[in-house]
Order: sequence, then C-alpha cells, then structure tokens
Amino acid sequence: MELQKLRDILQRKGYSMTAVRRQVFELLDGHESQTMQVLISRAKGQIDRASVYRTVDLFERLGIVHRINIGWKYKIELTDLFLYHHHHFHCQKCGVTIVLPENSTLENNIRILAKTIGAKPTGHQLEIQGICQNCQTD
Amino acid sequence: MELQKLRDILQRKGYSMTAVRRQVFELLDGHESQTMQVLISRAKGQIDRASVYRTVDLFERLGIVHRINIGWKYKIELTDLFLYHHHHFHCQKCGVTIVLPENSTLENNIRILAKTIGAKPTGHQLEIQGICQNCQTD
DNA sequence: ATTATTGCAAAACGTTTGCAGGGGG
DNA sequence: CCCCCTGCAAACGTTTTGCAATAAT
Repeated sequence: MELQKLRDILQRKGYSMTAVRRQVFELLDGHESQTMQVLISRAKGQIDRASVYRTVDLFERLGIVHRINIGWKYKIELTDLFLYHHHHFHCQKCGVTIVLPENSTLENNIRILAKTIGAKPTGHQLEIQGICQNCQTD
Repeated sequence: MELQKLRDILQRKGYSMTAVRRQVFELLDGHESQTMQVLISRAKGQIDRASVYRTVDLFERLGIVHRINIGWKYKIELTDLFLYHHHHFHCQKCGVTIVLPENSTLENNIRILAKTIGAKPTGHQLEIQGICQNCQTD
C-alpha cells in the first residue's frame, strides 16, 4: 500500500511518519499535479502553510514528489515511485494540462543525448506547448 | 546584424527601439541563459529593476526571449530567432548548466508525441538532470 | 527525557503596479 | 508636440525563518 511505502521511505532516512506528512501525501495521491496554492488551500484549517512548504520540501529531497514546470509556474506531483513516468502538454489557448502517453523511444533518445556529453542522467522533464485538439476547432 | 533584427521586430509590432531595450538585448546576446537576478544586477545603475522586468516581459511576448526552467528557478535566454534550438543539462552536484547538442531524432519524437493526443505543438522544453562528467570522477 | 516537528507571526524575497517626469518619433 | 517609456517607491503574493509549544520515539 502507498502509505506503507511512504512510511518506509521516511523511516529509512530517519524521519518520522507524522499526521501532517500523511495528510500532505494523501492530498497528492490520486490527484493531478497541483500548485502550492491549491495544496495549501485544500489543507486549510488543518495544516499551516509553512508546514505544507516544509513537507513538500522534505518530500522533494526524499524523491517522493517533484516539481513540474507548467508555463511560468510550477506544480507538485508524486514521482515515479508512486506514479508512472510521464510528461505534460500545456495548451497555450485554454491552459489545460494533458498527460502524455509514455514513449520508450523518446525516453531512450533522452538517455542517449545525456551520454553524448558524458553525463550520468538521473531524471528529466519535458513540457510541450501548443494548441490542444479542442482549441483547434474553435 | 542582431540589433537590426531587434529593431525590425519591435517596429513591426509598433514598439520603439529605446536605449533600455537595446541594453537589455545586449545583456542577453552572446550570453548563456541568465536569472533575472543576474540580469538586474548586471544592469544596475543603468536600468531600474522594474524596467528590466517590463522589457523581458515585452521581449517574451514578441518571441525575442523565452524562459527556460532550470531546477526550481527560471532563466532567460534569446529564442531560436537569435540562437539555435537546444536543450539543457543541469548537474545536481555542482549546479552547472550545459547546453546539449541538437538532435533531430529527438525533436521528431517530441513532435510525434504531441500528435498522438491530437495537439498542434508550437514549442517544448526539455531539461535533463544528473551528474556531469566532472562530478563523476570526484 | 530528548529530539524532531509544528503553528504562528514576522521577515525576506521576487515581481508588479501607479504615477509623475523624461525621451523618442 | 504627443504619447510611449522609464524610474521611483510602494504594494503584492509567495516562500522562508525564528521561536515557543507540541508530538514522536
């Protein structure tokens, strides 16, 4: 179960599984990527803003969540540990964010590209902008 | 010449070529992507912060510059109009940013991926993270 | 009991805005 | 000469911090 996995990751690094951390995790689990604003407002009355920031920060350092860049802003989502690897498309007209299907050819090419400069890649982010199917017909 | 191209773009859209705009352009031309902080400090004493923001904002709307996401922050660089299309690698250890060589196979993959959801892609950004060659030997 | 974690309030930061004066066409 | 553009200073939203109280092991 996901919560067990969370507890394991936390404890392996010497952090405790607290109510706040469980709640923030649950706010993320099963949801699309969210802005801090949304996350904070959904936690309102239960968790202080500062704690949300601190928890997300910790989760990020532990590889539990990562930031994805959507337009100028960023959003938070669970990493591949809890979700499959994917990228996003961002419509410039209506602003919708669409999850793209996994593509192993693309993934391979990205890995190969990193190796051309002698780097050891550990991750990557791709965001495609354009006009989504719906907005093309307007 | 690049300044002439800048003047053309500005005038075609009804904006004038001012001293501030020329200076900001020159701060960008021939340089790697820069944070606003760096840009503002390099302009210090000559251009006010607000004007740097306003100019970058205008340049972005005119397609002269674009933001690239490096780690949590963003940096500004000239677009493909003045520079060729490329992506970046970001070293998690030393923080260096390395420009990746253009790869047409990858570019094609990305275009095809966008089409699988029926979208018309107009641009994309890829950032690869990992450990650079230098840091692997440490 | 000892240390880690949290809420609260205030500070720090990056960015945007209103306005009055200055510069470009 | 008119309007666009800029500097200045103040406002704004987001993120971080210090500290005392609380919860975890």
